[in-house]
Amino acid sequence: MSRRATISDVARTAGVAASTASVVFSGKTPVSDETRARVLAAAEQLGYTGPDPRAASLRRGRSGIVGVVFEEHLGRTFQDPVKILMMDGLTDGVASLGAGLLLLRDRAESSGDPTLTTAPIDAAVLVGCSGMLRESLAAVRARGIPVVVIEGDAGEGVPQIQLDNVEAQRLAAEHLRALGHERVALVTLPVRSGWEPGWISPDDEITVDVTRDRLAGAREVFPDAPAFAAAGSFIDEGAIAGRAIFADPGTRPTAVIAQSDLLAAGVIRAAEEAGLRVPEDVSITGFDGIVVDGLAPYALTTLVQPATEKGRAAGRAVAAMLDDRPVESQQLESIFRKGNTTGPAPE
Amino acid sequence: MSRRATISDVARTAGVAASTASVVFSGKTPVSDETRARVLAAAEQLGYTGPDPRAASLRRGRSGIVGVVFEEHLGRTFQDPVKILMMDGLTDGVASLGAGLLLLRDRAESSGDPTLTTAPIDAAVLVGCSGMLRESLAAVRARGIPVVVIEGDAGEGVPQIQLDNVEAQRLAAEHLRALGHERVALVTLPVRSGWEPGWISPDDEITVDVTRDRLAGAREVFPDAPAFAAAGSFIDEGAIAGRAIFADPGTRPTAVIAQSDLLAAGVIRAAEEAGLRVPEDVSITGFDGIVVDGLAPYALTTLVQPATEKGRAAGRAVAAMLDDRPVESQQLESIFRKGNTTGPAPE
DNA sequence: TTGTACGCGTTATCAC
DNA sequence: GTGATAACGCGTACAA
Repeated sequence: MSRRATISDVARTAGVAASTASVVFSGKTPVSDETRARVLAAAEQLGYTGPDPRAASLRRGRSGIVGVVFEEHLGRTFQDPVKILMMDGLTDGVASLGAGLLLLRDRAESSGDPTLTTAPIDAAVLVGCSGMLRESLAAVRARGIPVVVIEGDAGEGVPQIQLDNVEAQRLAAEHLRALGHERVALVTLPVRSGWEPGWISPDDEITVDVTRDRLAGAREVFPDAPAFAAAGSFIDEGAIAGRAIFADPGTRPTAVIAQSDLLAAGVIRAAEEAGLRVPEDVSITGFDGIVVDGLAPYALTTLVQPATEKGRAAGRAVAAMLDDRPVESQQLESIFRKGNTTGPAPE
Repeated sequence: MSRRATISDVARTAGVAASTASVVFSGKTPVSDETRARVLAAAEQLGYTGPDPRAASLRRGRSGIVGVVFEEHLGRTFQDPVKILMMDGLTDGVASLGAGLLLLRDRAESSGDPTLTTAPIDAAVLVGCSGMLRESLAAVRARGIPVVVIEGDAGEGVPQIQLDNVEAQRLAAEHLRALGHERVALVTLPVRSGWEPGWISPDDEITVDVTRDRLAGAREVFPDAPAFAAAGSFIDEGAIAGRAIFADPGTRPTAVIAQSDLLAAGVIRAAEEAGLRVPEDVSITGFDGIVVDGLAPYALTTLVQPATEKGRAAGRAVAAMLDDRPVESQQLESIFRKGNTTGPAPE
């Protein structure tokens, strides 16, 4: 055999028209059992395993592929448990649409790299709020491809999947206030990309939406709470922040609001190092509601965000856009969950 | 405008033949500067952003997409830091080939789900050793698509990317023996899928290759070492194993060989709980060489496996196969790294 | 350097 | 229920 069998080879062998053979595989039109059997037999005999997806996608104008664009190395992206869950949901979401996910990076590594403009995608999902976001958006809109943005500010009529960061974080802060806490410190996500760990000063411009919004929520309740911004959402970074916060016994807060569960885990570690008991001496809240491996027996008081649902919602939005149905931006809600890391303020 | 501009629209507007316009975009043939400018101008004017990838891939017989097949939910897969690194390398590897990665699941969720047989992929990479592996292989070979298997037993002439698990783990064991350790316990990865934490008995059949091989390596040095198999590569699971191992002061080992860094981190935690100092009272080795978030100040003695390189190697293998070059299976080597979690046997 | 002609493998449409 | 036809949009010999 020199080349792979095509549907017309199969049709010829089966003694039917190519279009009939096609229908046997697509099932779009009723076919007599006998014809079907003959076609299937011919296919079997010729080693034909079904329509060539490339040709099919040209003809139908759909490839069944949705591009997901990340702003960074996959390794970095997938270190974030929330993003992983989101991807999981997204996989589900687009699967129900009969599509798969194509991983794309927004900075074209080598030339010839598949990109938003060269990949055979039916739609795109942009994740995170990178500097490239606008360029990615432009590329994708130039192609006339539906696009959804998750956790990023897309502006102008692009459907977005967002979270109620401000309100959610405010809830956590109120929980602490209700427990009598007054001296509260904040541990935030990075202020901008490339940020080094350190206290946030009033003139630092916060360019990361999530950081800014959660910070704003906490400050609605504790306007003067000092904030230490970590370099990323990791336990070790949380520990660094925690050490800074607990360094001076004189100014020690009675509660710490961390902007992620991993950061909170690190703060707990730092508290232990400083000889502080959680929650007796210091209360700590997280954000995300993920399972932090190795944190037991602590169960974080945290805000459970619907991470998987974010992905699924994006998938649904994409599906709708491909059906020419109108799609609106969506804001998902986090749920407050009391764990054992918060308690009444000491004294 | 009703439909998107095609290359012939552009050509017509520019007053050249379609093939000339095509060449302007592909760059395969020299074009006069003036013609190029005209074509580009026409494209700009018509909002043409380049050749339709679907049509192009039909024509060239290549889609520029490599499928990666996982055996489980993405979320589960990406909980494994090693797999993440591997994906990172794979992304690089196929990028240098000008391809992107399409995420595929091997159990077709809903019908209409993109699968190995219906996705427009040029090649496939199978990850892990699932029960579906053989079926996935069959599907992909029926299509005549190049395939590479990472960390799985594919048999019969399929290029594989493997690790020197036996030898590497033997090295770690010898390191401990050289330090004078004689009572050693092993903490392994699951014996089979769905495994519950517990001691391995001689008649347990070990169906997971990695587990079996690393166990064999350790037993070459410590033939009688008891082995506790965890339910997965997690810190919490390692802690469970560690508690079991340190439970009886009378039979306490002086060293523990864990089959992953995360497990080792858990064992360390358990040791601390039991009041044991690491490495003074008990030495602990890991496997993988990843950064375990939250483990500081410990630096594991471990085997650094070239996780990223595994992916890259797979990418290269795929590239070679697409070029019709012969490809052989590959075994990558782990490197022993001494950290601060192993020391001389006590007394 | 540019244009002509053809086919890549399918599938939607419509007539039978 | 089946078949003929015509694109889908492009790339590439080959000739000019």
